[in-house]
Amino acid sequence: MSARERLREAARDVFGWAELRDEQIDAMEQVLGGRDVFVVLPTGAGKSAVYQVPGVLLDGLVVVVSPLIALQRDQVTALRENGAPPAALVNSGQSDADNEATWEAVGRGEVRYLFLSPEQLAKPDVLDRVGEPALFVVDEAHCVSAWGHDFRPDYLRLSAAVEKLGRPPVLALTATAGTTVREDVITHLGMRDPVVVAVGFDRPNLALEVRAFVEDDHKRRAVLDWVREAPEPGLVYVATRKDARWYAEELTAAGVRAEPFHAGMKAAERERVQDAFMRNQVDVVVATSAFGMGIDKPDVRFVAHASAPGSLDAYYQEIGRAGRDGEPADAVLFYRSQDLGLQRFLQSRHIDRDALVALAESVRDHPGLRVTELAREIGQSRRKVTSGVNLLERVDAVEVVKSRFRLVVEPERAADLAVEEAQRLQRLDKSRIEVLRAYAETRACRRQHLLGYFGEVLERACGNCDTCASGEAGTGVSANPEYPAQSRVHHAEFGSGTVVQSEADRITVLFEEVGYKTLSLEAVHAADVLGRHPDR
DNA sequence: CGCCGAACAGTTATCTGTTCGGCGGTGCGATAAT
Repeated sequence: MSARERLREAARDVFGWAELRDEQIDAMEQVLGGRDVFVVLPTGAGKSAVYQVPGVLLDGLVVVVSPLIALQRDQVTALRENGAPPAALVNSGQSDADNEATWEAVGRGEVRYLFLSPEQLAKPDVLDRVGEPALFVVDEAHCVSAWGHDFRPDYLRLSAAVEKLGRPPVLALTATAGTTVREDVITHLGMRDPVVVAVGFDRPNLALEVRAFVEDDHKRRAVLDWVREAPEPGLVYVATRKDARWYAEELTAAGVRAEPFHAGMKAAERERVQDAFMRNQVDVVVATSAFGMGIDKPDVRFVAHASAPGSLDAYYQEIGRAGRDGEPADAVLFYRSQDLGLQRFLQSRHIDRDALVALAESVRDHPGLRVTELAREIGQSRRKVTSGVNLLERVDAVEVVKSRFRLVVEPERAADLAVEEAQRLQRLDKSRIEVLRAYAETRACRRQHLLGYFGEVLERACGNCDTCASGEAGTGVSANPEYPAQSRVHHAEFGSGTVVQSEADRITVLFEEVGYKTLSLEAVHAADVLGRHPDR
Protein backbone atom coordinates (compact mmCIF):
# COMPACT_ATOMS: atom_id res chain seq x y z
CA MET A 1 0.00 0.00 0.00
CA SER A 2 1.31 3.48 -0.82
CA ALA A 3 1.90 6.04 1.90
CA ARG A 4 -1.04 8.09 0.64
CA GLU A 5 -3.36 5.10 0.81
CA ARG A 6 -2.23 4.25 4.34
CA LEU A 7 -2.78 7.86 5.41
CA ARG A 8 -6.25 7.96 3.86
CA GLU A 9 -7.09 4.69 5.55
CA ALA A 10 -5.91 5.93 8.96
CA ALA A 11 -7.85 9.17 8.50
CA ARG A 12 -10.98 7.23 7.67
CA ASP A 13 -10.72 4.38 10.17
CA VAL A 14 -9.34 6.23 13.19
CA PHE A 15 -10.72 9.74 12.80
CA GLY A 16 -13.69 9.14 10.54
CA TRP A 17 -12.54 11.62 7.91
CA ALA A 18 -13.63 10.39 4.51
CA GLU A 19 -12.03 13.25 2.62
CA LEU A 20 -8.71 15.00 3.01
CA ARG A 21 -7.70 18.19 1.26
CA ASP A 22 -4.88 17.83 -1.24
CA GLU A 23 -2.69 20.09 0.91
CA GLN A 24 -3.30 17.93 3.98
CA ILE A 25 -2.40 14.66 2.31
CA ASP A 26 0.62 16.22 0.57
CA ALA A 27 1.93 17.51 3.87
CA MET A 28 1.23 14.21 5.67
CA GLU A 29 3.06 12.24 3.01
CA GLN A 30 6.14 14.44 3.39
CA VAL A 31 5.97 14.12 7.19
CA LEU A 32 5.79 10.35 6.93
CA GLY A 33 8.73 10.44 4.52
CA GLY A 34 10.87 12.14 7.17
CA ARG A 35 11.07 15.61 5.63
CA ASP A 36 10.80 18.88 7.54
CA VAL A 37 7.48 20.45 6.58
CA PHE A 38 6.08 23.95 6.96
CA VAL A 39 2.29 24.07 6.67
CA VAL A 40 0.17 27.19 6.27
CA LEU A 41 -3.51 26.29 6.49
CA PRO A 42 -6.39 28.40 7.77
CA THR A 43 -7.81 27.41 11.17
CA GLY A 44 -10.66 24.99 10.64
CA ALA A 45 -9.07 23.54 7.52
CA GLY A 46 -7.68 20.57 9.39
CA LYS A 47 -4.25 21.78 10.35
CA SER A 48 -4.03 19.42 13.31
CA ALA A 49 -4.82 16.45 11.08
CA VAL A 50 -1.43 16.94 9.46
CA TYR A 51 0.29 15.51 12.54
CA GLN A 52 -2.60 13.52 13.98
CA VAL A 53 -2.92 11.12 11.04
CA PRO A 54 0.79 10.41 10.47
CA GLY A 55 0.99 9.96 14.26
CA VAL A 56 -1.12 6.82 13.90
CA LEU A 57 1.39 5.30 11.48
CA LEU A 58 4.62 6.49 13.06
CA ASP A 59 6.53 4.26 15.41
CA GLY A 60 7.39 6.48 18.35
CA LEU A 61 6.47 9.60 20.23
CA VAL A 62 4.99 12.69 18.53
CA VAL A 63 5.93 15.79 20.53
CA VAL A 64 3.58 18.72 19.93
CA VAL A 65 4.70 22.16 21.10
CA SER A 66 1.71 24.35 21.75
CA PRO A 67 1.72 27.89 23.18
CA LEU A 68 -1.38 27.71 25.38
CA ILE A 69 -2.28 25.11 27.98
CA ALA A 70 -5.96 25.57 27.04
CA LEU A 71 -5.07 24.67 23.46
CA GLN A 72 -3.17 21.58 24.60
CA ARG A 73 -6.19 20.41 26.57
CA ASP A 74 -8.51 20.92 23.58
CA GLN A 75 -6.19 18.87 21.39
CA VAL A 76 -5.89 16.03 23.88
CA THR A 77 -9.67 15.95 24.33
CA ALA A 78 -10.22 15.86 20.57
CA LEU A 79 -7.74 12.99 20.12
CA ARG A 80 -9.32 10.98 22.95
CA GLU A 81 -12.82 11.50 21.57
CA ASN A 82 -11.65 10.26 18.19
CA GLY A 83 -10.21 7.09 19.64
CA ALA A 84 -6.76 8.01 18.37
CA PRO A 85 -3.61 6.54 19.96
CA PRO A 86 -3.00 7.78 23.54
CA ALA A 87 -2.46 11.52 24.00
CA ALA A 88 -1.13 13.27 27.10
CA LEU A 89 0.20 16.56 28.33
CA VAL A 90 2.67 17.80 30.90
CA ASN A 91 2.53 21.35 32.28
CA SER A 92 2.24 23.45 35.42
CA GLY A 93 -1.53 23.20 35.32
CA GLN A 94 -1.39 19.47 36.08
CA SER A 95 -0.61 18.08 39.50
CA ASP A 96 2.92 16.77 40.09
CA ALA A 97 1.47 13.30 40.49
CA ASP A 98 -0.31 13.50 37.13
CA ASN A 99 2.81 14.79 35.41
CA GLU A 100 4.89 11.99 36.94
CA ALA A 101 2.34 9.38 35.88
CA THR A 102 2.46 10.75 32.34
CA TRP A 103 6.26 10.58 32.25
CA GLU A 104 6.16 6.98 33.40
CA ALA A 105 3.65 6.15 30.67
CA VAL A 106 5.92 7.89 28.16
CA GLY A 107 8.81 5.80 29.43
CA ARG A 108 6.83 2.62 28.85
CA GLY A 109 6.04 3.75 25.30
CA GLU A 110 2.34 4.05 26.11
CA VAL A 111 1.93 7.64 24.90
CA ARG A 112 1.80 8.58 21.23
CA TYR A 113 1.06 12.34 21.29
CA LEU A 114 2.71 14.44 23.99
CA PHE A 115 1.77 18.13 24.29
CA LEU A 116 4.31 20.51 25.82
CA SER A 117 4.94 24.25 26.08
CA PRO A 118 8.29 25.61 24.87
CA GLU A 119 9.07 26.38 28.52
CA GLN A 120 8.79 22.69 29.39
CA LEU A 121 11.27 21.82 26.67
CA ALA A 122 13.75 24.24 28.19
CA LYS A 123 14.15 21.91 31.17
CA PRO A 124 16.94 19.32 30.89
CA ASP A 125 15.01 16.60 32.74
CA VAL A 126 12.05 17.04 30.38
CA LEU A 127 14.35 16.57 27.40
CA ASP A 128 15.79 13.45 29.01
CA ARG A 129 12.39 11.94 29.55
CA VAL A 130 11.14 12.76 26.06
CA GLY A 131 13.99 10.70 24.64
CA GLU A 132 14.11 10.43 20.87
CA PRO A 133 10.69 11.22 19.39
CA ALA A 134 9.60 10.20 15.90
CA LEU A 135 8.24 13.65 15.07
CA PHE A 136 8.56 17.15 16.48
CA VAL A 137 5.55 19.39 15.82
CA VAL A 138 5.39 23.14 16.44
CA ASP A 139 1.77 24.25 16.43
CA GLU A 140 0.96 27.97 16.00
CA ALA A 141 4.49 28.27 14.68
CA HIS A 142 4.23 32.02 14.02
CA CYS A 143 4.73 32.36 17.79
CA VAL A 144 8.41 31.59 17.20
CA SER A 145 8.69 34.80 15.23
CA ALA A 146 6.15 36.90 17.13
CA TRP A 147 7.16 36.00 20.69
CA GLY A 148 10.58 34.40 20.49
CA HIS A 149 12.92 37.30 20.92
CA ASP A 150 11.27 38.92 23.90
CA PHE A 151 7.95 37.73 25.32
CA ARG A 152 8.58 33.99 25.41
CA PRO A 153 12.29 33.54 24.70
CA ASP A 154 12.13 29.76 25.08
CA TYR A 155 10.60 29.70 21.61
CA LEU A 156 14.03 30.54 20.24
CA ARG A 157 15.59 27.64 22.14
CA LEU A 158 13.41 25.04 20.44
CA SER A 159 16.00 24.37 17.76
CA ALA A 160 18.48 23.42 20.48
CA ALA A 161 15.85 21.13 21.99
CA VAL A 162 15.32 19.46 18.61
CA GLU A 163 19.06 18.76 18.36
CA LYS A 164 19.08 17.31 21.86
CA LEU A 165 16.18 15.01 20.96
CA GLY A 166 18.12 13.33 18.18
CA ARG A 167 16.96 15.70 15.49
CA PRO A 168 13.61 14.17 14.48
CA PRO A 169 11.73 15.61 11.48
CA VAL A 170 10.19 19.01 12.29
CA LEU A 171 6.65 19.95 11.30
CA ALA A 172 5.62 23.60 11.71
CA LEU A 173 1.95 24.54 11.55
CA THR A 174 0.34 27.95 11.39
CA ALA A 175 -2.63 29.77 9.90
CA THR A 176 -0.75 33.00 9.29
CA ALA A 177 2.72 33.39 7.97
CA GLY A 178 3.64 35.86 5.29
CA THR A 179 6.94 35.42 3.51
CA THR A 180 8.93 37.28 6.14
CA VAL A 181 7.49 35.48 9.14
CA ARG A 182 7.82 32.13 7.39
CA GLU A 183 11.52 32.61 6.74
CA ASP A 184 12.01 33.78 10.30
CA VAL A 185 10.35 30.66 11.70
CA ILE A 186 12.26 28.31 9.39
CA THR A 187 15.56 29.89 10.40
CA HIS A 188 14.91 29.90 14.12
CA LEU A 189 13.57 26.35 14.26
CA GLY A 190 16.62 25.24 12.30
CA MET A 191 14.42 23.51 9.73
CA ARG A 192 16.34 21.71 6.99
CA ASP A 193 15.25 22.26 3.42
CA PRO A 194 11.58 22.23 4.46
CA VAL A 195 8.75 21.40 2.12
CA VAL A 196 6.34 24.35 2.26
CA VAL A 197 2.67 23.50 1.91
CA ALA A 198 0.52 26.63 1.81
CA VAL A 199 -3.01 27.50 0.87
CA GLY A 200 -3.64 30.96 -0.58
CA PHE A 201 -4.30 33.78 1.83
CA ASP A 202 -7.23 35.35 0.02
CA ARG A 203 -10.55 35.38 1.86
CA PRO A 204 -12.78 36.97 -0.80
CA ASN A 205 -15.89 36.91 1.39
CA LEU A 206 -14.27 39.33 3.86
CA ALA A 207 -15.22 42.90 2.97
CA LEU A 208 -12.24 45.09 3.86
CA GLU A 209 -12.69 48.63 5.05
CA VAL A 210 -10.74 51.35 6.82
CA ARG A 211 -12.44 54.35 8.41
CA ALA A 212 -10.11 57.19 9.29
CA PHE A 213 -10.58 59.60 12.22
CA VAL A 214 -8.80 62.53 13.77
CA GLU A 215 -10.65 62.96 17.06
CA ASP A 216 -10.70 60.12 19.57
CA ASP A 217 -14.31 60.67 20.65
CA HIS A 218 -15.51 60.74 17.03
CA LYS A 219 -13.89 57.37 16.50
CA ARG A 220 -15.39 55.92 19.66
CA ARG A 221 -18.88 57.04 18.70
CA ALA A 222 -18.44 55.69 15.17
CA VAL A 223 -17.34 52.28 16.52
CA LEU A 224 -20.35 52.08 18.82
CA ASP A 225 -22.79 53.18 16.11
CA TRP A 226 -21.33 50.76 13.60
CA VAL A 227 -21.26 47.74 15.93
CA ARG A 228 -24.84 48.38 17.08
CA GLU A 229 -26.05 48.09 13.49
CA ALA A 230 -23.76 45.25 12.42
CA PRO A 231 -25.00 41.69 11.95
CA GLU A 232 -23.88 39.49 14.86
CA PRO A 233 -21.95 37.69 16.18
CA GLY A 234 -18.79 39.75 15.99
CA LEU A 235 -15.50 40.71 17.60
CA VAL A 236 -14.21 44.14 18.52
CA TYR A 237 -10.45 44.33 19.04
CA VAL A 238 -9.03 47.04 21.26
CA ALA A 239 -5.51 47.93 22.37
CA THR A 240 -6.00 48.17 26.14
CA ARG A 241 -7.86 46.32 28.89
CA LYS A 242 -9.48 49.57 29.90
CA ASP A 243 -10.96 50.02 26.43
CA ALA A 244 -12.21 46.42 26.43
CA ARG A 245 -14.22 47.25 29.55
CA TRP A 246 -15.32 50.66 28.25
CA TYR A 247 -16.64 49.48 24.88
CA ALA A 248 -18.30 46.42 26.43
CA GLU A 249 -20.11 48.66 28.92
CA GLU A 250 -21.20 51.16 26.28
CA LEU A 251 -22.44 48.42 23.98
CA THR A 252 -24.30 46.73 26.80
CA ALA A 253 -25.95 50.05 27.64
CA ALA A 254 -26.97 50.29 23.98
CA GLY A 255 -28.70 46.93 24.21
CA VAL A 256 -25.98 44.72 22.68
CA ARG A 257 -25.09 41.45 24.41
CA ALA A 258 -21.41 42.33 24.76
CA GLU A 259 -18.63 41.14 27.10
CA PRO A 260 -15.01 42.20 27.58
CA PHE A 261 -12.11 39.77 27.31
CA HIS A 262 -8.51 40.38 28.32
CA ALA A 263 -5.65 38.69 30.15
CA GLY A 264 -6.33 40.55 33.38
CA MET A 265 -9.59 38.68 33.89
CA LYS A 266 -9.80 35.55 36.02
CA ALA A 267 -9.40 32.31 34.09
CA ALA A 268 -12.93 31.19 34.97
CA GLU A 269 -14.38 34.49 33.74
CA ARG A 270 -12.45 34.30 30.47
CA GLU A 271 -13.67 30.78 29.97
CA ARG A 272 -17.25 31.82 30.66
CA VAL A 273 -17.11 34.64 28.07
CA GLN A 274 -15.52 32.42 25.45
CA ASP A 275 -18.05 29.62 25.96
CA ALA A 276 -20.97 32.04 25.90
CA PHE A 277 -19.69 33.49 22.63
CA MET A 278 -19.30 30.02 21.12
CA ARG A 279 -22.86 29.15 22.16
CA ASN A 280 -24.30 32.45 20.86
CA GLN A 281 -25.25 33.62 24.32
CA VAL A 282 -22.98 36.62 23.84
CA ASP A 283 -23.06 38.46 20.51
CA VAL A 284 -20.03 40.71 20.72
CA VAL A 285 -16.72 40.11 22.51
CA VAL A 286 -14.59 43.21 23.03
CA ALA A 287 -11.08 41.90 23.39
CA THR A 288 -7.39 42.66 23.54
CA SER A 289 -5.04 40.47 21.54
CA ALA A 290 -5.46 37.83 24.27
CA PHE A 291 -8.59 36.55 22.53
CA GLY A 292 -8.58 34.31 19.54
CA MET A 293 -5.96 31.62 19.33
CA GLY A 294 -7.74 28.31 18.99
CA ILE A 295 -11.13 29.97 18.47
CA ASP A 296 -12.89 28.31 15.59
CA LYS A 297 -16.37 29.78 15.31
CA PRO A 298 -17.57 29.57 11.72
CA ASP A 299 -20.26 32.26 11.70
CA VAL A 300 -18.47 35.36 13.03
CA ARG A 301 -19.93 38.15 10.87
CA PHE A 302 -17.50 40.95 11.65
CA VAL A 303 -14.18 41.79 13.18
CA ALA A 304 -13.93 45.49 13.97
CA HIS A 305 -10.71 47.08 15.21
CA ALA A 306 -11.42 50.01 17.49
CA SER A 307 -7.64 50.54 17.57
CA ALA A 308 -4.89 49.46 15.24
CA PRO A 309 -2.86 46.38 16.23
CA GLY A 310 0.93 46.37 16.15
CA SER A 311 1.51 44.75 12.80
CA LEU A 312 -0.22 43.74 9.59
CA ASP A 313 0.49 40.10 10.45
CA ALA A 314 -1.48 40.48 13.69
CA TYR A 315 -4.23 42.36 11.85
CA TYR A 316 -4.62 39.65 9.24
CA GLN A 317 -4.70 36.97 11.89
CA GLU A 318 -7.41 38.78 13.84
CA ILE A 319 -9.69 39.55 10.88
CA GLY A 320 -9.22 35.95 9.76
CA ARG A 321 -11.56 34.97 12.60
CA ALA A 322 -14.51 36.37 10.62
CA GLY A 323 -16.46 34.57 7.92
CA ARG A 324 -14.89 31.12 8.23
CA ASP A 325 -18.17 29.70 6.86
CA GLY A 326 -17.52 31.47 3.57
CA GLU A 327 -20.53 33.76 3.98
CA PRO A 328 -20.04 37.53 3.72
CA ALA A 329 -18.34 39.15 6.71
CA ASP A 330 -16.86 42.57 7.51
CA ALA A 331 -13.34 43.52 8.55
CA VAL A 332 -13.33 47.17 9.52
CA LEU A 333 -10.38 49.11 10.90
CA PHE A 334 -11.29 52.29 12.78
CA TYR A 335 -8.04 54.09 12.23
CA ARG A 336 -6.37 57.02 13.95
CA SER A 337 -2.70 57.49 13.27
CA GLN A 338 -2.29 58.63 16.91
CA ASP A 339 -3.29 55.13 18.05
CA LEU A 340 -0.05 53.83 16.58
CA GLY A 341 1.77 55.66 19.39
CA LEU A 342 0.62 53.04 21.87
CA GLN A 343 1.87 50.22 19.65
CA ARG A 344 5.20 51.99 19.35
CA PHE A 345 5.40 52.17 23.13
CA LEU A 346 4.53 48.51 23.50
CA GLN A 347 7.51 47.59 21.33
CA SER A 348 10.01 49.51 23.43
CA ARG A 349 11.67 47.80 26.33
CA HIS A 350 14.62 48.84 28.38
CA ILE A 351 17.79 47.13 27.20
CA ASP A 352 19.87 46.26 30.26
CA ARG A 353 23.52 46.36 29.25
CA ASP A 354 24.77 45.74 32.80
CA ALA A 355 22.71 42.56 33.00
CA LEU A 356 24.20 41.38 29.70
CA VAL A 357 27.73 42.04 30.97
CA ALA A 358 26.95 40.11 34.16
CA LEU A 359 25.54 37.26 32.12
CA ALA A 360 28.52 37.19 29.74
CA GLU A 361 30.93 37.17 32.70
CA SER A 362 29.01 34.38 34.31
CA VAL A 363 29.12 32.32 31.12
CA ARG A 364 32.87 32.98 30.88
CA ASP A 365 33.51 32.02 34.51
CA HIS A 366 31.23 28.99 34.50
CA PRO A 367 31.41 27.40 31.08
CA GLY A 368 28.97 24.55 30.75
CA LEU A 369 26.25 26.01 32.98
CA ARG A 370 22.72 25.89 31.61
CA VAL A 371 20.09 28.62 31.65
CA THR A 372 18.51 27.81 35.01
CA GLU A 373 21.90 27.53 36.69
CA LEU A 374 23.12 30.80 35.17
CA ALA A 375 19.94 32.54 36.34
CA ARG A 376 20.54 31.35 39.90
CA GLU A 377 24.24 32.29 39.69
CA ILE A 378 23.63 35.95 38.80
CA GLY A 379 20.22 36.43 40.40
CA GLN A 380 18.33 37.26 37.23
CA SER A 381 15.03 35.80 36.11
CA ARG A 382 15.12 32.72 33.91
CA ARG A 383 13.33 34.62 31.18
CA LYS A 384 15.83 37.46 31.22
CA VAL A 385 18.74 35.05 31.08
CA THR A 386 17.13 33.11 28.25
CA SER A 387 16.63 36.19 26.12
CA GLY A 388 20.13 37.37 27.02
CA VAL A 389 21.61 34.07 25.94
CA ASN A 390 19.54 34.20 22.76
CA LEU A 391 21.04 37.59 21.95
CA LEU A 392 24.60 36.53 22.75
CA GLU A 393 24.17 33.47 20.57
CA ARG A 394 22.74 35.52 17.69
CA VAL A 395 25.81 37.74 17.62
CA ASP A 396 28.15 34.72 17.91
CA ALA A 397 29.44 35.76 21.31
CA VAL A 398 28.33 32.46 22.78
CA GLU A 399 28.60 28.95 21.43
CA VAL A 400 26.13 26.28 22.39
CA VAL A 401 26.99 22.63 22.61
CA LYS A 402 24.26 20.37 23.97
CA SER A 403 22.44 23.19 25.84
CA ARG A 404 25.70 24.23 27.47
CA PHE A 405 27.21 27.63 26.78
CA ARG A 406 30.73 28.87 26.15
CA LEU A 407 31.72 32.53 25.78
CA VAL A 408 33.92 33.20 22.75
CA VAL A 409 34.07 37.03 22.89
CA GLU A 410 35.15 39.01 25.96
CA PRO A 411 32.20 40.15 28.14
CA GLU A 412 32.16 43.93 27.50
CA ARG A 413 32.40 43.42 23.76
CA ALA A 414 29.80 40.63 23.87
CA ALA A 415 27.40 42.90 25.73
CA ASP A 416 27.93 45.70 23.20
CA LEU A 417 27.16 43.36 20.32
CA ALA A 418 24.08 42.04 22.11
CA VAL A 419 22.83 45.56 22.85
CA GLU A 420 23.23 46.50 19.20
CA GLU A 421 21.31 43.42 18.14
CA ALA A 422 18.55 44.11 20.67
CA GLN A 423 18.28 47.65 19.36
CA ARG A 424 18.09 46.40 15.80
CA LEU A 425 15.30 43.96 16.73
CA GLN A 426 13.42 46.71 18.51
CA ARG A 427 13.75 49.01 15.49
CA LEU A 428 12.37 46.19 13.39
CA ASP A 429 9.39 45.61 15.71
CA LYS A 430 8.59 49.29 15.84
CA SER A 431 8.84 49.60 12.08
CA ARG A 432 6.18 46.90 11.65
CA ILE A 433 3.78 49.65 12.57
CA GLU A 434 4.69 51.34 9.29
CA VAL A 435 3.40 48.33 7.35
CA LEU A 436 0.08 48.70 9.10
CA ARG A 437 0.08 52.43 8.43
CA ALA A 438 0.69 51.75 4.75
CA TYR A 439 -2.35 49.44 4.66
CA ALA A 440 -4.55 51.94 6.48
CA GLU A 441 -3.47 54.82 4.28
CA THR A 442 -3.26 53.14 0.88
CA ARG A 443 -5.55 54.35 -1.85
CA ALA A 444 -5.06 51.20 -3.87
CA CYS A 445 -7.24 48.09 -3.50
CA ARG A 446 -6.98 46.97 0.15
CA ARG A 447 -6.96 43.31 -0.77
CA GLN A 448 -4.23 43.71 -3.36
CA HIS A 449 -2.23 45.57 -0.77
CA LEU A 450 -2.83 43.01 2.00
CA LEU A 451 -2.16 39.96 -0.16
CA GLY A 452 0.87 41.65 -1.66
CA TYR A 453 2.39 41.87 1.81
CA PHE A 454 1.82 38.13 2.28
CA GLY A 455 3.63 37.45 -0.97
CA GLU A 456 0.57 36.80 -3.10
CA VAL A 457 -0.34 38.63 -6.30
CA LEU A 458 -3.98 39.51 -6.94
CA GLU A 459 -4.12 40.46 -10.61
CA ARG A 460 -7.16 42.70 -10.42
CA ALA A 461 -8.70 45.00 -7.86
CA CYS A 462 -10.99 42.91 -5.66
CA GLY A 463 -14.31 44.75 -5.80
CA ASN A 464 -15.00 43.93 -2.13
CA CYS A 465 -13.20 46.70 -0.25
CA ASP A 466 -13.77 50.38 0.45
CA THR A 467 -11.24 51.71 -2.04
CA CYS A 468 -12.73 49.56 -4.79
CA ALA A 469 -16.24 50.70 -3.83
CA SER A 470 -15.28 54.36 -3.90
CA GLY A 471 -13.54 53.97 -7.26
CA GLU A 472 -10.21 55.17 -5.82
CA ALA A 473 -8.54 51.83 -6.39
CA GLY A 474 -9.36 51.82 -10.08
CA THR A 475 -8.75 48.52 -11.82
CA GLY A 476 -5.02 48.92 -12.26
CA VAL A 477 -2.32 46.33 -11.75
CA SER A 478 -1.20 45.91 -8.19
CA ALA A 479 2.55 45.71 -8.47
CA ASN A 480 5.15 48.18 -9.61
CA PRO A 481 7.22 46.52 -12.37
CA GLU A 482 10.37 48.42 -11.45
CA TYR A 483 10.47 47.12 -7.86
CA PRO A 484 8.35 43.95 -7.64
CA ALA A 485 7.69 42.25 -4.31
CA GLN A 486 10.63 40.18 -3.01
CA SER A 487 13.17 42.05 -5.15
CA ARG A 488 16.36 43.08 -3.38
CA VAL A 489 17.18 46.77 -3.24
CA HIS A 490 19.83 49.05 -1.84
CA HIS A 491 19.07 52.47 -0.41
CA ALA A 492 21.71 55.16 0.01
CA GLU A 493 20.72 55.82 3.63
CA PHE A 494 18.89 52.70 4.84
CA GLY A 495 21.13 50.02 3.33
CA SER A 496 20.01 46.69 1.88
CA GLY A 497 16.48 45.44 1.96
CA THR A 498 13.71 43.40 0.40
CA VAL A 499 10.59 44.85 -1.20
CA VAL A 500 7.59 43.49 0.72
CA GLN A 501 4.89 45.60 -0.83
CA SER A 502 4.82 47.11 -4.28
CA GLU A 503 2.29 49.60 -5.60
CA ALA A 504 2.14 51.97 -8.54
CA ASP A 505 3.32 55.03 -6.60
CA ARG A 506 4.95 53.62 -3.47
CA ILE A 507 6.75 50.58 -2.13
CA THR A 508 7.37 49.19 1.34
CA VAL A 509 10.81 47.75 1.95
CA LEU A 510 12.13 45.65 4.83
CA PHE A 511 15.65 46.92 5.47
CA GLU A 512 17.90 44.65 7.54
CA GLU A 513 19.21 47.46 9.73
CA VAL A 514 16.36 49.95 10.04
CA GLY A 515 13.26 47.83 9.51
CA TYR A 516 10.27 48.64 7.36
CA LYS A 517 10.05 51.87 5.40
CA THR A 518 7.42 52.99 2.94
CA LEU A 519 8.98 54.96 0.12
CA SER A 520 7.30 57.24 -2.40
CA LEU A 521 8.65 56.35 -5.81
CA GLU A 522 8.49 59.94 -6.91
CA ALA A 523 10.80 60.95 -4.08
CA VAL A 524 13.05 57.94 -4.65
CA HIS A 525 13.46 58.83 -8.31
CA ALA A 526 14.01 62.51 -7.62
CA ALA A 527 16.81 61.81 -5.13
CA ASP A 528 18.12 58.75 -6.98
CA VAL A 529 18.74 56.85 -3.74
CA LEU A 530 17.36 53.39 -4.54
CA GLY A 531 19.02 50.74 -6.68
CA ARG A 532 18.12 47.15 -7.55
CA HIS A 533 20.42 44.39 -6.43
CA PRO A 534 21.23 42.05 -9.29
CA ASP A 535 20.98 38.89 -7.13
CA ARG A 536 17.17 38.49 -7.13
C1' DC B 1 3.66 58.27 21.78
C1' DG B 2 -0.65 59.91 23.46
C1' DC B 3 -4.36 59.85 27.01
C1' DC B 4 -6.14 60.62 31.60
C1' DG B 5 -6.74 62.59 35.83
C1' DA B 6 -4.88 65.21 39.70
C1' DA B 7 -3.04 69.39 41.09
C1' DC B 8 -2.63 73.90 40.46
C1' DA B 9 -2.82 78.78 38.51
C1' DG B 10 -5.41 82.63 37.42
C1' DT B 11 -8.88 87.09 34.70
C1' DT B 12 -10.44 85.28 42.53
C1' DA B 13 -15.24 81.06 40.15
C1' DT B 14 -20.15 76.35 42.95
C1' DC B 15 -14.96 78.14 36.63
C1' DT B 16 -11.56 77.14 32.98
C1' DG B 17 -7.15 76.24 31.16
C1' DT B 18 -2.32 74.34 31.82
C1' DT B 19 1.12 71.17 33.50
C1' DC B 20 2.88 66.97 34.74
C1' DG B 21 3.28 62.12 36.42
C1' DG B 22 1.58 57.58 35.58
C1' DC B 23 0.12 54.23 32.46
C1' DG B 24 -0.40 51.05 28.52
C1' DG B 25 -0.23 43.54 25.70
C1' DT B 26 0.48 38.77 24.82
C1' DG B 27 1.56 33.24 28.86
C1' DC B 28 4.31 30.05 30.75
C1' DG B 29 6.10 28.29 35.38
C1' DA B 30 7.54 28.72 40.10
C1' DT B 31 6.51 30.59 44.53
C1' DA B 32 4.28 32.68 48.39
C1' DA B 33 0.53 33.31 51.26
C1' DT B 34 -3.78 31.36 53.09
